Amino acid sequence: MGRPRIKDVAEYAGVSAKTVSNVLNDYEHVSEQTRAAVREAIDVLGYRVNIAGRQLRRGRTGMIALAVPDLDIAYFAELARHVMAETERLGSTTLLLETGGRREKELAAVRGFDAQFTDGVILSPLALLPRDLADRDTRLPLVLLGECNLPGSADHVAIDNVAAAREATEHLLARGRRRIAVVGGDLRGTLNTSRLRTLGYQEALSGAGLALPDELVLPVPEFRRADGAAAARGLMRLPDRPDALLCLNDHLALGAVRALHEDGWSVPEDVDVVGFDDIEATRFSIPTITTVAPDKRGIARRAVRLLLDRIEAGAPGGPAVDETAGHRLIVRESSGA
Amino acid sequence: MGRPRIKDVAEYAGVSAKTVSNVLNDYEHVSEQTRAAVREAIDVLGYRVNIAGRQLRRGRTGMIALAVPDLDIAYFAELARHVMAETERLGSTTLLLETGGRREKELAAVRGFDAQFTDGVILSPLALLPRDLADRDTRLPLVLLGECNLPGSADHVAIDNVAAAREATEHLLARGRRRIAVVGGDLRGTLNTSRLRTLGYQEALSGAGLALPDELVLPVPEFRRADGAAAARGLMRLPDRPDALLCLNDHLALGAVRALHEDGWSVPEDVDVVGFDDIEATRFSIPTITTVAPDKRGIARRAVRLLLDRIEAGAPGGPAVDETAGHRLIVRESSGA
DNA sequence: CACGCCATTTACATCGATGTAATCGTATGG
DNA sequence: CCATACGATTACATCGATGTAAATGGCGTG
Repeated sequence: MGRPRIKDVAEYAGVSAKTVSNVLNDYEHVSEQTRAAVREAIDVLGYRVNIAGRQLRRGRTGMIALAVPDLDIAYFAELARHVMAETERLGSTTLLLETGGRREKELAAVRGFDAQFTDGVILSPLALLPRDLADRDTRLPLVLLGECNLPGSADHVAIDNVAAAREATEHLLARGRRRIAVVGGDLRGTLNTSRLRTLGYQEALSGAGLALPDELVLPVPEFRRADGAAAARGLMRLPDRPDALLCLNDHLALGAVRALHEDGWSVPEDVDVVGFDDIEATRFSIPTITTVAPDKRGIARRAVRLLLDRIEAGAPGGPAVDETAGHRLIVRESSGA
Repeated sequence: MGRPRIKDVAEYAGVSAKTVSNVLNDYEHVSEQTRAAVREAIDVLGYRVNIAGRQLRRGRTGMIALAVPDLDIAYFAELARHVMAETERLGSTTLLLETGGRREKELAAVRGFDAQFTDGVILSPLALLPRDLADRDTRLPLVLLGECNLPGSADHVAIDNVAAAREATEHLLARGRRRIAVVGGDLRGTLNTSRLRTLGYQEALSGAGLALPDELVLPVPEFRRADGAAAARGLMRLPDRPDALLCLNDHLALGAVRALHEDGWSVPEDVDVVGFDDIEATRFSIPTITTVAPDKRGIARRAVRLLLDRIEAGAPGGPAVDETAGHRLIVRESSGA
């Protein structure tokens, strides 16, 4: 025989299906006696609600989706764990998905994955364009992480990327570095994370009265170790080589450090290296890596709260909200004593 | 107005709801003409099937769950990506969940997470006990990864852990190492991964006519970098210190390497270090880490296939299957020239 | 021309849970 | 003693998609 249905429980307990439903949903007007009988029946039969039936009737799944570019990037894995912890605490379930940073996948996320599996979506976009958000269906609540987006198009949580990059750059300047390269930087693009951090870097240089060396701002295809390694190699071969690498995530920094090591440069004697994200690996690498630590838990908390509030509210709701989470620079061996 | 339903599409296309359903499900006896009209209507209205309705009717969700201990452990993140790629290729969706290695969570996974969100579960258990599987509901297909389990209780995919550890140990022996420690080893427990790998290690030592130095087999609380670091420190302070560390995953190895570095030991001159899993970090660390590379894609493929086959078959099906995926030792700087 | 075959299409019931509104029974107040 | 209120419970319709079985209609064959 299949799983017991609500009707089976009702029969066993000698009540109606609706009464069982009432017990399940903690409806207040149920006598202690029937409540006990129903509970007993549920136990005996091993009954569990069928989510499909409930969702069909209620129109909600109790699940939210979290879509990140790549779980191999430790930052996203760590962030995901915080989001999952938070949603679980609030009684929801998280459906975790990878987009690979591809626009088509991110669009699918914005649209609810071709199916209403989820009540809402938290997306960490890479390739999404502003116009992709313009015509989205606002009935599906959406919270964006990290990337800057069109104001008013969707709720958004991020750290102050400009300030963070400025602080990191100022730290390098304070150590006497003058040729600071940006690995993963972006001079022109839209106001995405790379661009914002590059802006912070530029602010710091301007503040110190230094010229902006465009040739030291180097985009990368992905934000993985191999890309950091390749970038570092290229930069160190410049006629006027850099004396510091501001890497826009920790994987780039770790790859850069490795490449520098292979080519005989020593960190931090010859070159300083700084990363972003404070992933666990930066605390155990040789050398340990100076990095900007975003308040991951804070980001997760805010994102989940924003999303669940929107879902709770039901209707398309008010204007989009922008929230800023904290960050701090953690100085380690790669730019320390 | 809410989302369009199948009925709206039917109306717009001038056909019955069932015909729309037939088009959606590629039923063969639909004329090209109506098919086109329905497709048009779907496009115009922006219709998407409601999963809840479909699932309620079909009894399947098209989702499987993958439950791993910890996404921070890169091995699991990499494995998860392979599983997700594979299920997507086969038209399913993966619900990714963390258990934290806690038994209660793993039990919840075995039981389908208190809700039939999923058609089946792939679980990488740590704390699960044999008896937890004995009385499980075999209507929910389950595939176990990695850990050894009671024969006949559930399908199972793993590498040959004994052989893998033997080969890694033999590699160290061939390099002249004689005091080989096992970080994360287990001398007595059930036949879990730690125990199996320790067995392989013991086989290699016996094969070389060496005694089994129990004091060199060191369990760890978790398999993270910090645990590897602590273990390495402890081992190097033994009166008769080890000359090689066989770490049962790469994170332990990376942590050990860092601790050795801090304490002034050099790898591989003073001590060899070997890990398991071949996570990306081992290819970029300083030094790079020798490791046993499991065929992650193979594991993912087999697990997904086994699971989908069971789901397809419907009934509780035949006896449990055990499959073995490949592995190979990749020698890098931490135990190389 | 009648018949049967087959491709195509449809009406209807159904999956399981829950919202709505109605019913039943008892306590309370006038 | 009746009217009213209210707590507890229930019958029924409904959410959206699809399986079943039957209807429809065109076509070839005897």
